[in-house]
Amino acid sequence: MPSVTVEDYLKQIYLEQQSAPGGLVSMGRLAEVMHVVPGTATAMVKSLAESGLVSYEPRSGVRLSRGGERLALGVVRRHRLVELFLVRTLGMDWSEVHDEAERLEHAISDKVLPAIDRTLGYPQFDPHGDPIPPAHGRPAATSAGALVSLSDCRAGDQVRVSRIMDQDAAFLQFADRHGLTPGTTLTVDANDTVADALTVRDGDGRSLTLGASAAGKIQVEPG
Amino acid sequence: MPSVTVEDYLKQIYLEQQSAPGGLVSMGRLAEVMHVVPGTATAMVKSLAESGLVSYEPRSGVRLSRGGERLALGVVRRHRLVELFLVRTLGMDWSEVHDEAERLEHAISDKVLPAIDRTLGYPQFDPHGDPIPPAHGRPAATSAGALVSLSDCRAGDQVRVSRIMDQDAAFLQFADRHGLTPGTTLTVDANDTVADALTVRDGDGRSLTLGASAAGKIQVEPG
DNA sequence: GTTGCGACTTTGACTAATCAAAATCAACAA
DNA sequence: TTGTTGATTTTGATTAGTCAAAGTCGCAAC
Repeated sequence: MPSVTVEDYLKQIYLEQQSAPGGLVSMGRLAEVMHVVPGTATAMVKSLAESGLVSYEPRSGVRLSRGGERLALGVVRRHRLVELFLVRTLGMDWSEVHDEAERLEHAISDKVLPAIDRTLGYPQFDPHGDPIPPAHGRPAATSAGALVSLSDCRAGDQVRVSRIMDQDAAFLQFADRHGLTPGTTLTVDANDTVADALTVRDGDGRSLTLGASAAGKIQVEPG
Repeated sequence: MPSVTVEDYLKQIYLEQQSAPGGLVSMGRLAEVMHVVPGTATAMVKSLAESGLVSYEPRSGVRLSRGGERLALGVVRRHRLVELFLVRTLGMDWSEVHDEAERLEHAISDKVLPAIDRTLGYPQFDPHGDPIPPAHGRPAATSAGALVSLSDCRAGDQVRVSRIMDQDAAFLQFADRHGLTPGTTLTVDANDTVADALTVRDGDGRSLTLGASAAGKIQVEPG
């Protein structure tokens, strides 16, 4: 059994790898997301490499091995299923489930997880629109159709919110309050690159203006 | 935040204290239930005493302080609510939830627990008939009416099963298969102290013979 | 080329939790 | 009293995970 710490390192390496050049994660970046000093990350990664869970090239970076990826996907799967379960079955708030899942993902066994999965009807996406890795095998290449960032949309575009790429409670509460949840359809009214602001309108005609960095966290499906 | 280890020690001291002479738990007993060598228990208890969570008299035993009891009750409450939740909401088997709850009890926050409690309708007993401590204050003196051990009943007694004092999966599966679950009404047909065997009959007339030690694990309410 | 800087790695030290084994104590029997 | 015994405590060592701070490396700028 990998320790909670090992599971967390593998998960973070997996998540960083998704958006890393060459799928190689630097020690600095890993240390940052793990909230440890760089020396600690180096030491841990060395021991993960000895266990065959990652391949590590000093002064270059770390990447998951096949086995490491398998474990990481398991953690991510537990995390995302738990998030959805907390929202759907226990009626908890979208904005607070991330932190809860952060602890529960390490305590859910292979007996409990299938029960949760069944209760939820074998879902494919968590409340933020992040794909839930399948129990066996690799996740589907891209979740479903090519997603683009809302900040890349132009005035007149009609889009469907697919994924919120931020786990910060304040941002999620804001998004929830203004209907920026996966599944919502929006029309882009304006995207002023000079002012760095983007205005969208929802089905009820309510409009909302976002800064570029906020809009950048919202992934949409064109259509 | 107390560590998982500290929570486990406090919980076990609490549980042992319930059935200990003078509410004082010996190091040998504590080491046994914690599956550590006695020296480890001594060291841990010393540090718990320094944190004010227990009072410790060397070569005599340990007992929870007010604060230690508060924490222990929290752990027990989480454990028992989780057990019931796994059975009722996730449809898991009575016999397997104890081990699951053993890990989950440390990962359930004060945000998740009330949601579970609400979902279950503020229950008072877990699937084994053990009382669930209230969120605040001490638990009620005795669960509900005086319970006696099934092994102390005499032929002719009519009793209601209230509590199963064993967490072993094999025993619980056996109990479940034969309807020995909290709430079932039984009639004692015979209690042969020489043969060490006790025979009961359920509402459908099916009878079952138990050894004295098995019967001793079943607490019933006379009536 | 050399120099500097920033990222990375190493080293030494610390804490929590554990075990093995030696030392100690309390209590009972002779 | 004096042993003896079994439980308990102490001591010394180990492992996982961490930090602070010193040392090293690679690369871009000059």
